[in-house]
Amino acid sequence: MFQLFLTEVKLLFMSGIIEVAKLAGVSTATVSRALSSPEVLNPKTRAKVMSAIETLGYKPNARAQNLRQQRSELIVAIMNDLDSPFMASVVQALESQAKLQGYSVIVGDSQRSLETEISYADLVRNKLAAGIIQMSPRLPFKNPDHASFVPIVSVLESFAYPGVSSIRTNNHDAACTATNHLLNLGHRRIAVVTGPETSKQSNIRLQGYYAALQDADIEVVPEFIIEGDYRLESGLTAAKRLVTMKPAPTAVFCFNDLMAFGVISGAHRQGITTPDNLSVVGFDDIALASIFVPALTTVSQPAEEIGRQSADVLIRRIENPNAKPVHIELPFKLCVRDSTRAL
Amino acid sequence: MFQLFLTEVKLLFMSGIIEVAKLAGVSTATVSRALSSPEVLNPKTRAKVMSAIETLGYKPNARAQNLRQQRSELIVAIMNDLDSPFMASVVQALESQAKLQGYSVIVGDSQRSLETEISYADLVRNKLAAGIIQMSPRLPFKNPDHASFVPIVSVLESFAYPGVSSIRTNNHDAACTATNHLLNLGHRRIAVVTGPETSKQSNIRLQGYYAALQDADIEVVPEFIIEGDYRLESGLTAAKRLVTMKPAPTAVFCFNDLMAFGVISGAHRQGITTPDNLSVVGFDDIALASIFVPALTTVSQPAEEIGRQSADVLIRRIENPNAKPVHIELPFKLCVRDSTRAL
DNA sequence: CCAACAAATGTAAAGCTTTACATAACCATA
DNA sequence: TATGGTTATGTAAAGCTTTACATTTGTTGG
Repeated sequence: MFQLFLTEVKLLFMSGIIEVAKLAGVSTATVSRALSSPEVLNPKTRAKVMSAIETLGYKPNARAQNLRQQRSELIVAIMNDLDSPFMASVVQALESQAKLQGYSVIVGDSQRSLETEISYADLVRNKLAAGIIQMSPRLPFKNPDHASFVPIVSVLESFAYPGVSSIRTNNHDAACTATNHLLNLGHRRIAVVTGPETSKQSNIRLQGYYAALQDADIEVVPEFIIEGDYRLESGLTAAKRLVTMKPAPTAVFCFNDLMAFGVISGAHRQGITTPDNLSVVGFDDIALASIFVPALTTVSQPAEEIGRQSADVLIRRIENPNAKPVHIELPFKLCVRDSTRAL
Repeated sequence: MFQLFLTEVKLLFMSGIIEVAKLAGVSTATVSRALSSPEVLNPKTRAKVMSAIETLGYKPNARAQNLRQQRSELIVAIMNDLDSPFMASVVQALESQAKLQGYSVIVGDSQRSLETEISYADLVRNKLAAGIIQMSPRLPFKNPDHASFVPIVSVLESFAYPGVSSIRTNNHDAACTATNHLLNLGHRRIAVVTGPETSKQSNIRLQGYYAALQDADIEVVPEFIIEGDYRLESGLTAAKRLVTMKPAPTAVFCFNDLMAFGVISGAHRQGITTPDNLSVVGFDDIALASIFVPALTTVSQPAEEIGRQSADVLIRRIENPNAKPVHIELPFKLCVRDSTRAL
């Protein structure tokens, strides 16, 4: 009895289209049609087939389907660091939107290694995946010309390359706005903690910062430009350097919230409190930004929207290979909270 | 010239084993062997083949390989909420370890929907993926008996089911330790903010809490047991209720750090500060825990280790189908910081 | 130089579907 | 009832590899 039961369940994982066809007394083609285009079948046959499928628990072998149909419902999301709240939010939204359209998402956390990014991109060269969401700041190819032959959309970091769609906020203006906020509060010595110098996104934000200072006729102090890497720790390190500067900056604009937390915390340990002695602005507006003490003033980016649109754009391109590349710019918003204060 | 160039690059994405064989003047079998078991080939032929592969940029079609070899290098990670720092860390480690062994990870963020979990589990039923990392608190099957036929390991939430491996910390003891910490500080009115009642993990922690209270001869106040859902907001909500209780608890043990942040922040808004008026203990020890103000006392779980081991155990099971299920318990550690204080 | 054996390569089937095309069944009309 | 036209189903190829087995080539020793 137990044996019987085991066999029964096992069946569910073993039977192919041939067994179904046999059980229903039809050809495999008919079984296939019952699932892919039921409307062409005589209702009676369809019922027979469906019932056979049901009793055998048949699930079409996706690998065989993919091979035959020359398609894949897998997309690869390449990123530097999944363990960053903002990235996780984007990926979550991306995944959820992809799923709506029948696609699954492979996570490609490259830890900043180009090698690894290339190996993930190879998943589409070897036809396992159908396209790439690129969220790290470069093309995942040895030869960039390959990009034109692979559905790929660049998210957040938007490098321009023919055939590559992109989705981002206006980083220049966002940085400008953040800097202006500090200027309007009367700050004159404003430091920044950037992303890695390889990050285009970071460079553009830096340009925005420069532009704002220039408009206000304030000279850039090279010492105030601190290179971070978008991780918490680099905020802490930056804080150590900041507090020793003379004259010290009265405000810091960090290119993401995590580093902003690091700066606040690091400065705090040296007795410099925010916002009393140091105003801090972040970037991203992750969930914790409004909870942190002090609540973080930050540039809000629509993570969910970015994720959703990325999925949509990529899938459109996959399913319609000669779709023109698009470049989408999503709105940002400055959220003023408690980490900034007038001088 | 440009046309020539285009064709050249395009080749890289078009050529199959047959073209390679033709160019090298050998059979497709030999090409296949050049990649899979080079040692059997005559060095000369191998060189010829490799050079042909090189010039054509040939990459074997993974779908055809998978189909023929009846294997897959994809694993599905099913979770409730990727957008939680602890989960993201686990997934990151998992992904990195899987990659070392040639596997890629599909993210299955179910948003707590069983439907969705089942549809992700179907990826292995339809042979696209080879196994499942289950991090949400139930089996992703309509019929739980199916679990025995699918490589699956339960991570964090460890439900017992024949054939299902599990990896977790000792949630009972960890909760006990956390509660004892508060008891030792002199607290007697200790509330908890749990996970969803469906979470086995949460229930076990609750047992640990009960045990600690019982050992200290303290009666459980049902009102003090607040159900959360592991999200920040539920910490905020819990705080609202906590502050209105009379007598109010002097300490709260939250079943994850995110909710702990929520409680601290929510209480703060009502004028109750931590640790002066309320001691708070978290769970997980996410990166932000030590940065938060006040730095959070919390139970540290080895996220990376959990992720790594999950990948290892699952892959071992995939590659050796009659491997016995294992149950791994990883160590936790109470990190005492600034959010708890003696009464 | 041949036999016997080992080493290297080739041939073709198999893995599981889908789908173009061919065939069969059905229905309506003349 | 025969004819023509639909509609429903079946047949077999194709999608791209891998691999068991067959065959060829090469080597060694007598």
